[in-house]
Amino acid sequence: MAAVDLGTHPGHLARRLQQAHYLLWNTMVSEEITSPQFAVLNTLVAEPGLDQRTVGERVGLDRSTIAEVISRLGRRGLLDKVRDPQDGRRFLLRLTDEGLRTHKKLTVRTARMNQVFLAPLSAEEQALFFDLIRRVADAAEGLRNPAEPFAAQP
Amino acid sequence: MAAVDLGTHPGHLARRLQQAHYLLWNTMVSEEITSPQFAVLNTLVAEPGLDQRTVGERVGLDRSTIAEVISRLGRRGLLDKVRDPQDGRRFLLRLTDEGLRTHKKLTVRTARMNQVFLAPLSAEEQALFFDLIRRVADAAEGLRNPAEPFAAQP
DNA sequence: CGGAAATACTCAGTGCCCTGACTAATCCGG
DNA sequence: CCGGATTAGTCAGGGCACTGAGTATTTCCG
Repeated sequence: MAAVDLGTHPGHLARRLQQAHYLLWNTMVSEEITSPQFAVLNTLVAEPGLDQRTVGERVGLDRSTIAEVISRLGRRGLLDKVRDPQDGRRFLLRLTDEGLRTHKKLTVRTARMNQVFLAPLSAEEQALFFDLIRRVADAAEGLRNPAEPFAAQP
Repeated sequence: MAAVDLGTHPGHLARRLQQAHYLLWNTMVSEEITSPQFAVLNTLVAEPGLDQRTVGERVGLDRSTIAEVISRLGRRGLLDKVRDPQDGRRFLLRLTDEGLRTHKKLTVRTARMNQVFLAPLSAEEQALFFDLIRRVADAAEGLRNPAEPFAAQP
């Protein structure tokens, strides 16, 4: 009987939180466009013409996953993908009119959903919630990316 | 330019948190056994002989996902699956010796990993972290499961 | 200039996660 | 006791997420 209480495991809670969000998104925002897809649209609204890798960096997805997400958005006609004439390795990404319209529509619904999702917390608690999660996530991401200290001495 | 700050979107943060955890788990705990798989092992240590659906309920996975996870654990020889003689619909699950050993080994490593993961937070902040996430996740899960109030009046 | 190293992307493979449609077994009311 | 509702599990299908290996292009250095 060496069982552990999963309620004290941050990873387990993180997964449950994400799943709960997934469900709510599905009912309150969209069954077509997922949350990661929205994140990509949003990034391209802010910075049109980014390449695939950079978009992945912005939203926190690796090269393979971002490729799949972008390919799905392309199939739906929400963005265009063209070779960078300056650098033949890159694809430059830009939203279509339909992509812009979709982003605008979902922005409204997403805001509503976030309110419902965070409703159990007071305003101060919500701020704390963001702060704590962000700090843990940032630190863990930093563990993988050596973050190039001071200046590498060769 | 109606782009939104994803840092204020709980769903986005939840996803990043979970991914950060996934990475850390992979390096500090196991490349073979995943966090959801460990959750299943842990549940069966506490309550041997549960059926598939109940295990899924305990760890927060739907019928399809839990079936896959259990099938993988079975292939690795960590658990046994037998028909309930009392109810031919159910499969009863029980860890093998190898499963018990694996759970024990991973329990130690998981505790270490959780310390590293939560290191950026003070003890009080960690308690808050758990409390806030749990409340949001519970509330969101409650939105889907009507939770049968008082007593259904027929 | 020319070849090694770095960079952007693709592809195959594994695992998690959900829905909706299906099968098999049990339960329950008439 | 029997037929309809409920319940446990499977299967097909779509999407997210990572690693490791491979291709094409550019960059950097001798």
